[in-house]
Amino acid sequence: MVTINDVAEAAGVAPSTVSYVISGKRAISPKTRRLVEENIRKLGYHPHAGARALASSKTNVLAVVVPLRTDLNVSVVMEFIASAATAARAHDYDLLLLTKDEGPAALQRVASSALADALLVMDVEAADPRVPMLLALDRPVVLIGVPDHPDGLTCVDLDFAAAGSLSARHLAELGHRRIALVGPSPAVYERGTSYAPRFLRGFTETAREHGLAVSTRPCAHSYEAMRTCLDALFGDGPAPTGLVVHNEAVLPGLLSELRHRGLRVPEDVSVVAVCPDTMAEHHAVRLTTVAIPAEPVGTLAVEMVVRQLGGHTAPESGCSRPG
Amino acid sequence: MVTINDVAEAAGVAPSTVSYVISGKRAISPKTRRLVEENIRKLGYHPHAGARALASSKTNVLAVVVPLRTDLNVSVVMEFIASAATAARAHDYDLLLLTKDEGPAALQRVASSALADALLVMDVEAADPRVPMLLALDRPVVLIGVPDHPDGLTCVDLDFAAAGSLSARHLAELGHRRIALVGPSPAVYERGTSYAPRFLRGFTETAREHGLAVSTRPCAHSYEAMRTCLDALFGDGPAPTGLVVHNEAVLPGLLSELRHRGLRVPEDVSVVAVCPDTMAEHHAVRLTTVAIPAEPVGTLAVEMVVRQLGGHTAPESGCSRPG
DNA sequence: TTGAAAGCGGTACCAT
DNA sequence: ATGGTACCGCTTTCAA
Repeated sequence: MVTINDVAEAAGVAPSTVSYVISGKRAISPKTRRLVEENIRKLGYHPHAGARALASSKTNVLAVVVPLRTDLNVSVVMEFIASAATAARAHDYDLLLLTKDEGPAALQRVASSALADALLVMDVEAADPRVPMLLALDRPVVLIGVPDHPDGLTCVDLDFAAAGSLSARHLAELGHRRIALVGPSPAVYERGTSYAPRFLRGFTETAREHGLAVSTRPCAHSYEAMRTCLDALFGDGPAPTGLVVHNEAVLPGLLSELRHRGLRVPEDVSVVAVCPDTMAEHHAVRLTTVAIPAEPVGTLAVEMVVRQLGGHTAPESGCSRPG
Repeated sequence: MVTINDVAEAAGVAPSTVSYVISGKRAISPKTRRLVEENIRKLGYHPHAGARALASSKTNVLAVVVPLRTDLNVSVVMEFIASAATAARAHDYDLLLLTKDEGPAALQRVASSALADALLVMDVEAADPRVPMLLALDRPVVLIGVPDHPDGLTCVDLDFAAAGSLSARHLAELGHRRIALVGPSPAVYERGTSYAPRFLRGFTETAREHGLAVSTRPCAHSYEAMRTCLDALFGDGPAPTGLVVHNEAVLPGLLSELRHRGLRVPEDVSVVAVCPDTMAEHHAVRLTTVAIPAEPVGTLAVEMVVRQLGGHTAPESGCSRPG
């Protein structure tokens, strides 16, 4: 293993000088700098992460807690991870991956054993048991999602209320008078993940403001559940002419089923799908999409936590929602 | 921060004794053990990962390199990560996440700076530039996917040849005489990712053995591309009656398009989809699925690399393919 | 069965 | 502008 001493010796300087060349924490003569940098390259020197962490109390690692449930939007999670990873590297951080089902104890473990400098926590629930833990941790944290009591923790979230509102307004502007929402799985609502009700609220309120008739239903992830859901929405009374699908999984089936029932899209019913644009491209019919831009959220979350690590002690008050 | 010295002092023993209680590397009297363990709990002691890594040259971290391209099967990647993360924790390892687009240099960096003890590399290509790098690294490695020249590196992979073969045989046994394959995006083939051609080979060979007429086409991820693909497969000569879709992204659109063309599934054409079972459930028509069980692969990969770390020096020869 | 102490490879303070 | 060195928290060898 190449150590800082090897580099120092080869360059004919003190180890501390090598350290300072790397960190830039004190002035170095151009000559010495060149000499050291040359030897770093030549020897292929990489500082030992553990030694560094021990001496500096900094790991340059961010822990990311991600949900691995499949009833959740897989592509959004991936998009988030991808952008977070990229943003992290841009700030010279690496990502340590934790799964949500390790529970609050994992956060404790990672923080206390100095495996990471800060934590990003996805899929935060209304009364998330991890929130009190995170508050006790005394490390920078960014929550992705908004719990009932953030208590000063920084949150980033997609503005699902706005997305719901946008979906409703779009249909209102197309002239629809009766609209319906196919929501996420009931399990999502029960878990108290805040995004579902927030979307619902935005949707309902805006629809009401436009004087639209609204019906809404959660929908589990099966063809059967989706059919039952459509039965309910189209069953009694005048049928809706606009449909918002906030449930990626059932979208393909739903489109088939609509066709099966003789409902053409968009002639008989307009469909707004809450999903990535790329997904809509794979369908035959014309859909409007309301994208969930997970990518900027991943980037933003990393940037916020890096800012906190940079000594920005006062946590950003409240919770921002880009998008 | 609670250190091993704090625990030692509280328990009235030497720091080394605490260390040995934790590692179990030497005999400890029951009395002392109890005493130490009590104080560890009471003080909430967690060994400092960096210090540990420095002293022992072991990080208890596995680096995982994942592809974040969206033209790749997102759910397979997630499934892999999830199972790898779980398996890793079961062996007391954490996962460091690297993205494929950081290239070979990232592997170098992580290994040389002792950020991880071993590497898991997904989405390995035929002439993968990371392979020579990995060989030079002198750390345990498990490749997910098989390059042209593994040169002794351990590989795990899904048996795509078998999956291709299975797809063809299934259609043969249903009595079909003319079958077709809608393959992954041309980009996948160009990249030389081995799974695509392996599937193709298994498919083609088995079809030939059964005396079936075969046509195959890659298919990019757009509705247009998919239609062009169907045009080609169904255009000239007698139409196939069995269709294998090795391309998750276009599946929903393809099913719509078939219906649009007046082809009923499975009456007019049988469809075998290579995708997770859960995905098939979301469609209206009866599909046969050939699942890609990423989960056992993630687990297996971790287990293999952990075994190597356990001193199993001789790399498992060749490449295993579960499933 | 346990203790003492020498490193592991950096960082950052104190000198010069 | 640079060098010397104590110390970060843990592991492990050597002694007792």
